[in-house]
Amino acid sequence: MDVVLQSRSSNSMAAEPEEEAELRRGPWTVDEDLTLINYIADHGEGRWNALARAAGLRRTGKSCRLRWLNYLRPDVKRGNFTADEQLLILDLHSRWGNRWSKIAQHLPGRTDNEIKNYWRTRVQKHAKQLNCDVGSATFKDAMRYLWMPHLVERIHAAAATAGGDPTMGDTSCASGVTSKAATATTYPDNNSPASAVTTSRSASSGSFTSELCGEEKNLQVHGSGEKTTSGGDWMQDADQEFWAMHMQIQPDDGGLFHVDHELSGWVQGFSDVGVSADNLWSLEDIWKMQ
DNA sequence: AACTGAGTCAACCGCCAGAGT
DNA sequence: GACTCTGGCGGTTGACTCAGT
Repeated sequence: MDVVLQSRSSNSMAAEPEEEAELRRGPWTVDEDLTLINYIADHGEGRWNALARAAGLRRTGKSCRLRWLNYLRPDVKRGNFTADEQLLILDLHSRWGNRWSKIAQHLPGRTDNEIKNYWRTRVQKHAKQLNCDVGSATFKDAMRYLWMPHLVERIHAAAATAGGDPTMGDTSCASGVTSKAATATTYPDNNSPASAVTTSRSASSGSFTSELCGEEKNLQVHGSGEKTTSGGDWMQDADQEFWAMHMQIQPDDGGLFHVDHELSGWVQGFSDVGVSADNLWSLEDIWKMQ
């Protein structure tokens, strides 16, 4: 499993050839994780190459940084994306495209890597199911008129049933979803190993704001109390049903979807607030309709 | 039970920008 | 200005899991 790098790296971060030959690649071990966590707890992060050497890790600085940011950070949130997170990703991606780090800045506890993976594996899958390109107007139409309203519905339904407990916004985080790879490292409590060292793993509030909208809207959804039921499957039952239903819908010749079911009210709502298919949809449009 | 294909995601790679010399 | 070093970013890969056969 553990691979020893054999003079492979060629980038500028490479160390001396003698040292390079000892650099490790591949999945991190528990020992390496703990070493990195402990070192950062004592000395802080940054200066990754120096950090890697000082900590005695036979890893590149880049590798240490990535491991820390994407996995070991105490505030990193794991598990399924909540409906409100999905909604925000769709919205922000429509504005910024593949600016994953920028998008991640607006989803506390989520990493750019995670969002990127979500987009590539899940969103693009839906585009494929709809026989259109993820960047096409057709798919944007589908997201705007079908998916995003669906997510908003779910958010409100969850809020209604959860009774508005704002602390419940992060059920996916606490659910201990199995991270299958967790990359050769298994932790008894299913938490980030950082919790073993840093005592205060602050549960993020599950609240985020979209300051892009004209007026800042707090998108905290009171208890998107969805339960991540089946051990790690990213798509909740409601989503499964939703996509099973809409995969049957095909755009007309003009690439437009005809919505003739319960979501048609949403579409009417869009026109009521002056949103046309020519405009880029946004969360603001969605929330205007509330 | 064995095999296979699809889905997932951690980790790596190449490129680039900014800071320092 | 040229060069080196470092960190950050987006794209890609490959190991792994799991459902279906």
